[in-house]
Amino acid sequence: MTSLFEDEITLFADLILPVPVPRLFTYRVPRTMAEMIKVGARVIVQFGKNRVITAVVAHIHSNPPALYQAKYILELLDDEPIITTKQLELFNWISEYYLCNIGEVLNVALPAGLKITSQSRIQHNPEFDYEELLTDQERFILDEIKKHATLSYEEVARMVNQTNITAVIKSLVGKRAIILFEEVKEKYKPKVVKKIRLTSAFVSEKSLVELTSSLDKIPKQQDILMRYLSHVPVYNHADLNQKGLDKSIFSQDDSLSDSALQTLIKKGVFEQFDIVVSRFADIPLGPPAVVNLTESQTTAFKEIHEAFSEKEVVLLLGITGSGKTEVYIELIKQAMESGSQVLFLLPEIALTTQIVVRLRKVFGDAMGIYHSKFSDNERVEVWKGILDGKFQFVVGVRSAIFLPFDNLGLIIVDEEHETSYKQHDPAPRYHARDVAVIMAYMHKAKTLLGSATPSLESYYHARSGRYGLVEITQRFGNAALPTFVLIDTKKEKKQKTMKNEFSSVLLEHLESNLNNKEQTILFQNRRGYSPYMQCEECSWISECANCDVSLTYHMKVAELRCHYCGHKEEVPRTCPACGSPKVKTMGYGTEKIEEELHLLLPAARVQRMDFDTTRAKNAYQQIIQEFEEGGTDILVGTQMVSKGLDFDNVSMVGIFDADRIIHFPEFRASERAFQMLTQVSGRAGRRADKPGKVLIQTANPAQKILERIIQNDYTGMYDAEILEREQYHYPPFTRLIKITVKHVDEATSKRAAVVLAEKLTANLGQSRVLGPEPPLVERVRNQFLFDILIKLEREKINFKAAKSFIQEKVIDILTDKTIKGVHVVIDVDCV
DNA sequence: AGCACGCCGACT
DNA sequence: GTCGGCGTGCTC
Repeated sequence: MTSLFEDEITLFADLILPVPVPRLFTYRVPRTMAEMIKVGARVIVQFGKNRVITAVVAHIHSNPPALYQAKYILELLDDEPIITTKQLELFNWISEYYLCNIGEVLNVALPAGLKITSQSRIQHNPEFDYEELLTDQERFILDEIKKHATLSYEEVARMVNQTNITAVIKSLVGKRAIILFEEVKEKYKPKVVKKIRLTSAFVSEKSLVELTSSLDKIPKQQDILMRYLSHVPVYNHADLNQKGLDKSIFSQDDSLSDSALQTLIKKGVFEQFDIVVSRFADIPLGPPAVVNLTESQTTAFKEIHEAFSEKEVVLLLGITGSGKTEVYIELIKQAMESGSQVLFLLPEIALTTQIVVRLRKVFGDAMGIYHSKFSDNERVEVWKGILDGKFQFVVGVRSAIFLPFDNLGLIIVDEEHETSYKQHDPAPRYHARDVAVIMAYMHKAKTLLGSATPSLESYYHARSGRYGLVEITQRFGNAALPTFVLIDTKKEKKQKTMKNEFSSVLLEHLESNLNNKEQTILFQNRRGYSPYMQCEECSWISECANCDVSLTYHMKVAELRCHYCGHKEEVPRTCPACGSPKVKTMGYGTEKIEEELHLLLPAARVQRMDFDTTRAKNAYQQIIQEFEEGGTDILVGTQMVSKGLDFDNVSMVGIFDADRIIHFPEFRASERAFQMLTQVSGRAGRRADKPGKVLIQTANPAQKILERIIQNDYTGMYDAEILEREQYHYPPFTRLIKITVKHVDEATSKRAAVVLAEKLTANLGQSRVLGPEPPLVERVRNQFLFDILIKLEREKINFKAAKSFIQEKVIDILTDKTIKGVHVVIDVDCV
């Protein structure tokens, strides 16, 4: 609307602030910003008395708030939105569905590099002359501050060599001796490389010849010039000079003098300039890979296409090693050709492996990678790259669903059954697979879920016709499925043929595999050396001081560690309870298996891959690379070894303690066991000429679930499992909401949980509210936990209404004056 | 979440 | 008597 009065309308903006408060905040838009400000742009505002934070514009309007005076927006950070309208819609959906605040969504969505932090700067007050009012310490600090124009808290702390100076600073502010002000700084810094090139005067052949002869008597400078020309043949290709040469080339080589280079720069022969580079240069591009689909892959591709014409979501069930990736690649290409964006989600663990390298070979620089081990600057680069169209295709982990897409055509969720797609802490506790389906719907895009062992939920939807279903039943290159050997550990124990955790059968196979120069993967889903220590005299057990779990013994670092809170202790030489020296390690984890392999098979080169050995940024890749190059004979690991490792020379997989996985006290145990063991088994024998072997150690080889794993009978497992789910009202027939009540005092925690459960039961009915009961680990970080599980039938219950009722009751408990200090976590669709 | 304001124990 | 402990309540 253009009217004569246009400039008299004051604009207001409703902002999303990255704080857990369940509403938007309305600020006043300064006149100067009125033309520029856009929904989705970042602004800086004062929030509360002393905080300055970044916020995102959600709405712009001209309704002044009636109940309070709106503050002014301090600064506008973006000319163009960095959050798309579709994203705002999605963030809203997430906050409503998963019962959290939109600020919490924003908080995990934005890479830290796009958040602005306010930093208090300190300077002295020139008008202050009441030094006699100051204490000695204050005077000392003030003198230090006076020496500089401005300082940060940290700088002052360092100068006076104290860690906590907030109190003194506060007092100095109170006495008006110093002034605080806020400095806002952008965290993201593009990566620049310093480069050197000849100045334009020396590019011509003639001037170069002259230059060379003039440097005859100055060998150091001559060397530099020669080195430059050897990398950049300016004689033949004058235009190459424009791009210059990395300055680092000169500094790497000790024989070249940096000061000589500086002199040449001063003389005007060379000039230095900076270029902004992408941070993804280190993942090799390689020659573009040509993908030829096999017959079964082509069929699958066509079927997926047909299914997409009717269904929004298609489940691709392709057995391990069936070459799903090639099918994905074709689909991605096609979607990109039509101009749409594509998002490919992978579980955290699988992302650093071969699949990314393969995709990059096909899609090159048009592909962005979003991974938690990437630095923040790298994430900002992907974010901005999507906004300005550089990346049409992104491969990423679960948090990649927050990226600023505006035109998605296809989302692929690989290994869709993986539980790592669900975020547990902090809020939003979202499931990336489920969000992907919603997001695709918002973009009018299609979703492809892929897995060899789909989640029961997804397969149920496929069976019921809600999703399309496409199967690939043939392994790539017709590789045979592995043969299975079940090893009865009960029997071997009786016959005393076990060597600690190793059955004689497993050892024999390990040995012969080693002799054949073939590789083995050993799977034990427990890290550390042993899960607990025990005193043989008084049966004392190592326990965490903060949590209700045993402390795991880690041998290499000689520590007892809590896997829940990170608490560490020294290893006791004698029993802390009775003083006996007979403190023994009990049970076994990956570390112990690694150690025993050294003793049992000294010739084998053993590597371990678990949380502890892969913490560093590239450790994971190094272990895998060494394994791939044949430098490792036996790879011992946790779940990490079960995904995405496809190596031809692995002919055997060994699984310890399958029973612990099968009998995990959880309703999904069978499903999980099937998925986990099938995935690990899939690592063996990817060649057509020789089937791999999978050895499973179990105390009960007759278990039905093992038979199904061996037969690769997914539907058998599904049919059995789904009956139980229906009978006992579990997903996919119901949706689950888990409420966890926490309090430092056990009785208070229980009381709060009981009161809450009663309120919930009153409306939802007895059968829908389970508990409260203490979870498997009753105490974590000194808080006592109680779980309430709510089951809501899919077809019968208005999910939205039930959720707001639940939220209401939770707020009742949190504001109950008789129960103070409780924390409550609501987990929608808990897994 | 932060951060400020506000009411009760160990120190110059 | 003060410094400071962290309990509770608000943030446009």
